[in-house]
Amino acid sequence: MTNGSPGRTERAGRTERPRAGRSGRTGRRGGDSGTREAILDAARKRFAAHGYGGATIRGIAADARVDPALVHHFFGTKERLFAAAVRLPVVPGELISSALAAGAGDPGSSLGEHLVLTALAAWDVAEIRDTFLGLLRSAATSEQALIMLREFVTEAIVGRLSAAAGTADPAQARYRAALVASQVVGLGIARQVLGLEPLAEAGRAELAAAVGPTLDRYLSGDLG
Amino acid sequence: MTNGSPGRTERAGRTERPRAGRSGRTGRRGGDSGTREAILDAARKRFAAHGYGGATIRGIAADARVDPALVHHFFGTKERLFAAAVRLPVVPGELISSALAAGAGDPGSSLGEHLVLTALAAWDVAEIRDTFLGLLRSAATSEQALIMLREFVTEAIVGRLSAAAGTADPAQARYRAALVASQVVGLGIARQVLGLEPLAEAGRAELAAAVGPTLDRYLSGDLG
DNA sequence: GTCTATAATCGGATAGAC
DNA sequence: GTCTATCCGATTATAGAC
Repeated sequence: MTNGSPGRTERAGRTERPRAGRSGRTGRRGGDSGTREAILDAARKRFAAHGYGGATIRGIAADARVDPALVHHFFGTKERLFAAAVRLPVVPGELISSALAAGAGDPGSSLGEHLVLTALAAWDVAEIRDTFLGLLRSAATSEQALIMLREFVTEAIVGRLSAAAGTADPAQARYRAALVASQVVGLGIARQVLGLEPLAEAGRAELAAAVGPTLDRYLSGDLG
Repeated sequence: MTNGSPGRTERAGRTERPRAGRSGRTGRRGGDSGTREAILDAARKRFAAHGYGGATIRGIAADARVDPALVHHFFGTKERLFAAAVRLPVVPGELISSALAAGAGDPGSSLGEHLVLTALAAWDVAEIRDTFLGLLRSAATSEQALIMLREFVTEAIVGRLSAAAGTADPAQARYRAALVASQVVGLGIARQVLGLEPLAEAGRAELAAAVGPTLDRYLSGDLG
């Protein structure tokens, strides 16, 4: 019922795959057919939409127009498929570093605003959003995914941010960075998961102006 | 494996149930044995820990020391059990109203600090925490639970809070209240779900001093 | 009210032909 | 690389005895 594909005749021909970069070097080995990437794409979307437990190999295979057995053929188990699907092509820590650098060199707008804009822009990239959503939804149910998400937030976000905190004490710096993370994650969940209405449709600039100062204060202001 | 109860002999005698209120009026009908409440308790904890999809009727029944068939006998389906389990005994909107009233009458500390302290205190009440966690974890997977959570946040939190926003425009008031909700929810998730370390062990007063001013600014400050 | 079957379904995983 | 067939475990839900 979930897969009411009208026809299901054309399924074998997998020639319509979009060729990636191809920068002079020959793309891949000869025997390849793009199926693996199609499965990964479908998996990312399914994990993002339903979480680890809710996503099924059968459903992912259907989305990728592929036989379920092929998923096992390529990835072995569901766990390994998940691990492969949430491997980000772009390291988010680098985004933060860029935002920190940009914020430092721009006296016109604050560091906090740069961080919010960076986060909002990242949410708009399908692969990043799906990866983070998949991690988030899965962490609700799977202990393994929770650990991955915690490490992700701790290392990539808090780790980088604590360098920008206005404190010499490392413990204080991590505390400040964690406060920033709590507001950024909360904003993302409210907008993207909950769909909290006045927030979900607000513009980037508006949100940056609203919560940027909060992050500035968490990073280097007076905390009471 | 999850349920390595050592013995499982004593299971029938259900006489040790704690009597609730009992305010003059005879508690319940004669045929009662407290099983229903035991099931609800176990269900709340299981839904909080594993979400809707992850929690099983069998597991809930095991926790309640009861036969799985009894769960169906009392609640019919898993969905109806969930609905019954996440029905809060205390309406959280009233907590917010109290915090608003207390904050208004206390010039010593700000309204935002009162709100943070109220939220942190609510997290410490087992039934409230379990209900909210159950809703949260389930919303990650179940569309139905997501709707319930959204209505919960929208009506109980944003609805009440927007009354306290320093704006005449109702749309602006809801926007301000939603910003508050995003920070409060983010803090709760970071602490209770993610277990983000510097935050999870921070004291209530410290957190109130840190994020209280954020809420004050969202409610009635300059947003850019 | 409580429990023992048991039906019906679904999902992950494997073996092996082509 | 791809697909068919199948096994196995887990789960919701029901019927009906006591």
